[in-house]
Amino acid sequence: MPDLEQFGRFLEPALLILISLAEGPKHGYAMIEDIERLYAIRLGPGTLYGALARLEKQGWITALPSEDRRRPYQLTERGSRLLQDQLNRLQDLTSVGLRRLAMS
Amino acid sequence: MPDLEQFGRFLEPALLILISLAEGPKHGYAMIEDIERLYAIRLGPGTLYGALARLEKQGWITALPSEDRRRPYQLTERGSRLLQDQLNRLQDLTSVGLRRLAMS
DNA sequence: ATACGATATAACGTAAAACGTAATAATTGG
DNA sequence: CCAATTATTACGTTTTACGTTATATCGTAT
Repeated sequence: MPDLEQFGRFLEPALLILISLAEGPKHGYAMIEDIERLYAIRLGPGTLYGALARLEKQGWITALPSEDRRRPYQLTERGSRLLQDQLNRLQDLTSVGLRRLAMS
Repeated sequence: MPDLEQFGRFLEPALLILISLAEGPKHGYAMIEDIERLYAIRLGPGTLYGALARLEKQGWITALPSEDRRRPYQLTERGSRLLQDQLNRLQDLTSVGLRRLAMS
């Protein structure tokens, strides 16, 4: 892989966060690690917490009462429906893309 | 679908462009229409041509000699390898996401 | 012939988001 | 009790997305 890696940014951090939360409630740092395991990308704190604030404002996620210094979040009903919808579209899209590549 | 639509931006325009070009060489306007058919998102000219310029600069796509007023582009070898790689990763990711959603 | 809609790109400006870095603080392990 | 890890906040900068407007060409109907 010569230079295929320098372009990790083909996905919005927001989607990675929603997928991480689909597993269950998590706090920010846990998401960073989960996403790194999942997708081999480590989001910086600025990226992560900024995106979390925007997702909460939109109503896709909600903050849970924090036990200690951690701020856990979980998907809302709407966030979970949105994610389902987006993932279905993404699967269709990637299928088309791979089919097209295979032809050439 | 109450408000699931207002958030079309879960994918980078750059990926949509690469997928469009995977079908074969295309000029900008043709990509706009192809992407709209594919993903129900109509990229504005600012978004599209800006992304095209960046993709060319990176070496993922290259401009073909323009016949008339149109500027056709095609995937480079590197661009096509990058796309393949990204699409594979994306399929894995969406599978994980859908599996997680199904459990809750 | 020309008026009009569709095709096609360029050239802005603005706003949002990504991203890096640094600061802060609590917790854990040696 | 010191260092590393965990966890979040607060910034500043840069990039990108996105909308708008301008411009030009082509096809086609009147």
